[in-house]
Amino acid sequence: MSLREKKVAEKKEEIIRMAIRVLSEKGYNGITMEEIAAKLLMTKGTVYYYFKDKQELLYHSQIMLLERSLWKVQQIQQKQIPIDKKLNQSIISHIEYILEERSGFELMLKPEQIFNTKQLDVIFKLRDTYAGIFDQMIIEGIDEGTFHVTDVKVVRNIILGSMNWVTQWYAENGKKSRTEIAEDIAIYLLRMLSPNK
Amino acid sequence: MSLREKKVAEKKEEIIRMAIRVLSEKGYNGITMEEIAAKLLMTKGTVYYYFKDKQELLYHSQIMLLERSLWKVQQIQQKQIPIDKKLNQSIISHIEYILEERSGFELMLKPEQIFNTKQLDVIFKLRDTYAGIFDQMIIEGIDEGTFHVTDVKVVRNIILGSMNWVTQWYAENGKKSRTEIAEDIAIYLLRMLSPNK
DNA sequence: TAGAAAATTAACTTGACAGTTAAATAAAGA
DNA sequence: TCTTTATTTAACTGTCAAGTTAATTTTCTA
Repeated sequence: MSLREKKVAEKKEEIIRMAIRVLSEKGYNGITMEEIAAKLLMTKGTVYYYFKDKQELLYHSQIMLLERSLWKVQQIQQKQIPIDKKLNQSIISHIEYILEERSGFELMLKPEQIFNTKQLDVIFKLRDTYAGIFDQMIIEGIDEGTFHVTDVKVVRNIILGSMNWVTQWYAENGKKSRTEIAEDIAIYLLRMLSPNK
Repeated sequence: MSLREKKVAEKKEEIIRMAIRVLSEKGYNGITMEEIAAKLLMTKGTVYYYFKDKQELLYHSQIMLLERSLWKVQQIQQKQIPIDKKLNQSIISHIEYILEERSGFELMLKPEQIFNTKQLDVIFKLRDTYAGIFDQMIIEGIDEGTFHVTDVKVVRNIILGSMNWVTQWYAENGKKSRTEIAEDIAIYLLRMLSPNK
């Protein structure tokens, strides 16, 4: 990659990061290309120089969010620790991340209403991979007798749902820190998997 | 209420119902006053004759959705059946309802970005009442020794989150019916509350 | 350092949709 | 039936933000 290409890539990333930030503040119905540009001290035109249209920019934002969370959970999966610890850490990591990015994840809710088929393909593939890691952990736990569960998919979706819902009720200035809440949730979710604990 | 007032109330309700329907199809970023009107074979002007603005119409849609679900769960609460059965039925009822209305519930996600303070007051009060009923059930279960849980709020939010997430993954043409999925989820959620079952 | 290529800008067009209004139509009562 | 009031409509206006473009500035390189 040439120096020029690197510079372009950097600029693109800078814009994507800002898009994510604005998204997390204003949500999908608040974000405008003009605002993203203004916050980067550039004009809309520049943003359009790097991204074909708004859809494409949001698409890349979405991908970055997904890839980051995927990376985190993959790191945990590779550790040499008991399976319930792995799942516990994954849950905590996910909740902390989602509270960080807040409504950046809004796009996850109705991607069909925003992205085109090709983009959706990639997004769903990433999602599946992410879900798959949770499935693997659950299955591993079942196989070694730690978890007692029959319907992996249902259980995994209960876990994902309760984690993603946290943005709806967690009060940033409440008694408990993000991590504390995350730990509490993890306890109950793991309990669902190991009923005799 | 005079005949005339009744007619107005009826028309308003008709519009609200259609708004909910369009909402459930297109979501918040798809719904237009024009489309709602067109589907009712009227013009936008008529809709504006009954509702001050879009915000107010969506507000009433939201209220109707919330009140309906509240009513359902209150019916269940009044039954003379064991507490775990009550919670089980509430979970199933909620999931079935949410799969029916789909993205009508999108407005629940970021109401701050849509409604004004006064409207939010009412919405949050309804939400709290709804959550409160689940809390009551959980507490009742704890008191009589059926459930073993310390943090009611966290557990209740895990339940709400996993239920509300169902729209994200349930395939309408999949193997299991809505009710079957709802029942499966209820089993695991109840398990979380009664670890020795 | 001159000239070409890349990056940025300001000023524009366009389209969509919320909301308004004055006029037309329908309904109801006297 | 006539008149008044309620309802509906078509044709507007206004605004906001997406996306475009031609001209300008910056950066690179021969």
